[in-house]
Amino acid sequence: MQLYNTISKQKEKFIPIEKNKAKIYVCGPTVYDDAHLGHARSALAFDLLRRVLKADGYQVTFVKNFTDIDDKIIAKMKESGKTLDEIVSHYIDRYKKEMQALGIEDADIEPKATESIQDIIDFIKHLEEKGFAYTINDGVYFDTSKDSQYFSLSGRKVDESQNQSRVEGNSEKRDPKDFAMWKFSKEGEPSYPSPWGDGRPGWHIECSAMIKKHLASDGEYQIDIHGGGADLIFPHHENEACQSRCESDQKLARYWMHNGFVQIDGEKMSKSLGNSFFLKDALKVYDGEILRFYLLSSHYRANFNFNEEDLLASKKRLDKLYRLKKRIQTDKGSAVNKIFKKSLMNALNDDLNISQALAVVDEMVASSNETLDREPKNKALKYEIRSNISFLEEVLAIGTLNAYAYFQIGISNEEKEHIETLILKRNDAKASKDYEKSDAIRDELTALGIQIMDTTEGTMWEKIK
RNA sequence: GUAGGAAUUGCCAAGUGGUAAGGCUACAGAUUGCAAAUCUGUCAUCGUGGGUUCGAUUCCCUCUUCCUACUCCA
Repeated sequence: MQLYNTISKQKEKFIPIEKNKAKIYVCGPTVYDDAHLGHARSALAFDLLRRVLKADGYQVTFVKNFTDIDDKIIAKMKESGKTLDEIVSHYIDRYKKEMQALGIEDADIEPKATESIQDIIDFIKHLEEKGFAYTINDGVYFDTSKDSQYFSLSGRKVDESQNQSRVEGNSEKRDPKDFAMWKFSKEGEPSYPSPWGDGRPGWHIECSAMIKKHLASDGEYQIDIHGGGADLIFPHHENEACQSRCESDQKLARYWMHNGFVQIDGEKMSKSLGNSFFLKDALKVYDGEILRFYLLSSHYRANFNFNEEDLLASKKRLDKLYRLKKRIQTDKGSAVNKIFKKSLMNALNDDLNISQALAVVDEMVASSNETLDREPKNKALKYEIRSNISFLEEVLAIGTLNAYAYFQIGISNEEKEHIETLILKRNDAKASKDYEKSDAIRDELTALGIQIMDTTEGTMWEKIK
């Protein structure tokens, strides 16, 4: 497995801390609002990584946190009058359900910041003892000047007078780069007792503390892979790496992976631009697997420009896989075709080269159809195809639906009956060579948004779109 | 402003120092009563201008355009 490492800015061979094991930590969402397409893309990228590593035989421990205490959540409390717990549990629940709809498995461990307060406090205490922390009027800060390797992740220049567009920070900070590890609470805000005063943890410290608590190995590196969105490189991951290195004398992660952004019409999604695209809205219109396939179809590091036209083109590609699945009419498998499997895994093991992997899938579909055209009764072939598709279900989580149901998404049972009645009538008309009538029925079906196809296995129908 | 990243056919999107995967669309053919589905075939010289090289889309420099970070953010 080759992975692109943000630190070295190149692909590197994946060498785990412990043989055949992979420890992965991914920054999850701050749960103050519904998940948008960007959250989906990030979750999808690392879900793919996890699946590929598993297929490679690694025993994967996958951790994804929920940031459940934060300024934005507090703002939401004030705005909505709801309690912290109400807000947080609502959005966590939604997040997990929506991600499951995309075929994303829950993480093995899903730590929350509020469940790790003592670990966070201990972590800060230790840093304070080692001389990396100082306390001012509004919180406990990390002194970045004490860390000679600060900026080693993001590659920023240390001497850069990076105060160009600085929002006025706390003037008591020793250096603008310094960041809060513990923030003292104001009147009416949720707070936790600490040696420094009541307050809440800073954003960066929670990840460091939770990694230490749930994943860390001894030795040079605590974990194998740390992932998240590209916007987290600085300052979030820089600060995490810095804290962990100073607290433990270990490096946090050997490989840092960052996914690209989802853009809408070429622009970053953001609330201020008013172009946020919530996953829940997308899921109302499109099936989760169709969205998964689309969002997964370009490389995880590239930016992704979301639009409906491309989504429909992408769906057509997935349709072909499902037509093949429908065509073989069996759930019995034999063994995955070796060349297919090898080509697919070679592509995915090259820093998750999904484009190449999907080209391999396309080729499998086309050649399977071609052979089936010639040998429609070849059972062994059908079993192999079924196994190939099962492998895709496992590694890419595509092709998982019932092939008939896939083409009937959004059709009610009543409509289904009606459609099938019409098809029977048409077949009768066809049998008596009354083509005028059969074509009229076909037009009627088309008007209903149904496309029919006469195959050797009988007349099939699909919902158009 | 500073720092990263990107520019590939009508659209999406891989990739490589030796003349560019795959998908969608389009066109032609096979198949079909006609369609649809399926199969077969056709369709690019890689943003601009230089340089290095026997040879560059691929390496270096200029320019242009776009994205991101520096401010909460996947």
